[in-house]
Amino acid sequence: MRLAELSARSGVSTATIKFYLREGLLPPGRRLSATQAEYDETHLRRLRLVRALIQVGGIPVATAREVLAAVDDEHLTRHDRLGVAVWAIPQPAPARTREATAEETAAARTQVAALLQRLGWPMAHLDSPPGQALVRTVAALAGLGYPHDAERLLPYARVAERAAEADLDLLEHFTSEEEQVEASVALTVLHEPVLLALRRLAQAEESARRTGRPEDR
Amino acid sequence: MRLAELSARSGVSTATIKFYLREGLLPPGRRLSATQAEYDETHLRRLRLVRALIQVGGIPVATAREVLAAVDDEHLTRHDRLGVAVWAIPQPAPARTREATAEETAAARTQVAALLQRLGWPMAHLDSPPGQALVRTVAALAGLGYPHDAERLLPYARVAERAAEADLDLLEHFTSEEEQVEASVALTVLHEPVLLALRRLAQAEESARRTGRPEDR
DNA sequence: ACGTCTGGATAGTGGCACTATCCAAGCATG
DNA sequence: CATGCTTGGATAGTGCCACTATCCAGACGT
Repeated sequence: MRLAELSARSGVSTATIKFYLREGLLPPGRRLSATQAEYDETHLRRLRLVRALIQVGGIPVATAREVLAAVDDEHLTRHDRLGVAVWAIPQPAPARTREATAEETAAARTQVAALLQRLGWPMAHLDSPPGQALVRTVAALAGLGYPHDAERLLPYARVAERAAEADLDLLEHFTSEEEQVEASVALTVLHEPVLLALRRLAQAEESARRTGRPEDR
Repeated sequence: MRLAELSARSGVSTATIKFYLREGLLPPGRRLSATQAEYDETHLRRLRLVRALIQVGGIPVATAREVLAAVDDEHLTRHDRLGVAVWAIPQPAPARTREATAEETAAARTQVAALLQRLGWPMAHLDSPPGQALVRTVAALAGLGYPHDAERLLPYARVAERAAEADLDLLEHFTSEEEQVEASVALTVLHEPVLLALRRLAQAEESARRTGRPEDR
């Protein structure tokens, strides 16, 4: 198919597709001549994944390129490639300006370490990207007057464990390795809004329950 | 305290504070004279909350203004004010361009309704902001080739229920109503990165467990 | 009284995801 | 084979948005 058809079938404008090609988010099509190129289903799927990462996941173009490169990297083991999304996709980046103080960060690190220990998770997680993100966030929270220790984090960690189980269960429905890797990236990103929306609904529900449900708002 | 001190104690530049004053995110200080104004602890706390919403939560300035106005609104009931964060803070907005088709949205709505029924939650949630966000996200997921029915969503809803319980438990630690309202907004936003970071750690952990832990990456 | 600081107004910056415009080379139709 | 539309590629521009830099006149401090 040509650019125009790729655009029509994906709902992404040709200008944007050209942009993604330029940025290396989408591999170039098969060249038919000096000014013609042909795209196939793999381009369509990749394009959908790109849109998912950028638009739904809100991750920057440069990062998306890295993630996709890792997805395509043949040298990685399956576990590595499944972990790419987890490792490489950035968190919503807590605190850009009022960077937490060194003490806050150190304290946060201690508490996260304590949490890992109580969960029986390897201490190596502490230096992984999501581990660092957690430390930064906990430090930021402390700076804002909401200190969290391992005790307070534990219920959330238990919740996260069950979310991860659900994630992995879903992944197992995909058979081919390609699909699994892609789904791992897509679902890691795309389930975030699902989970957060559900949490807010559950908050409203729980609040109504505890305050005696005053006609539930 | 003066602007400079407010800036020093909050770590936010005077220019940015002026910007927030202009935008109505921060109430003006007590005027001492034509060119002098004084700020107090409430300004400091509000400023921290503003930073939390905008910087950590990534919500737009205009929305932050609405949320804060609702927080300050004396006419709302306690439950309403606690719900402000849940209701008014926008979700990461799925799908800006390739808007889901009408069929996808209708199907998503049906599945979310089925989910609410199975959970025993009021159907009114379907039209609440987080409910709508959920429908949009599920529709977007379907469009990307990851259809979700009530069955698949249920485990995530169970997870969300427990997260909400943890949230409300934490809120009860705050005594004054003011603190509770503010903490409700702050924690709704600030716990999102915590939860997401923990989910990624848990994914890595669960993946290692299922694939036989190859020295855990 | 004089240099510094203050708050307010206005315009500018930087980052980033696109998007509009050109252009020369196909392709398709009469 | 002429002609008009389309294609992919290159380049520069747009729009949004959260700041940020600059001015300015009026306090304030010593």
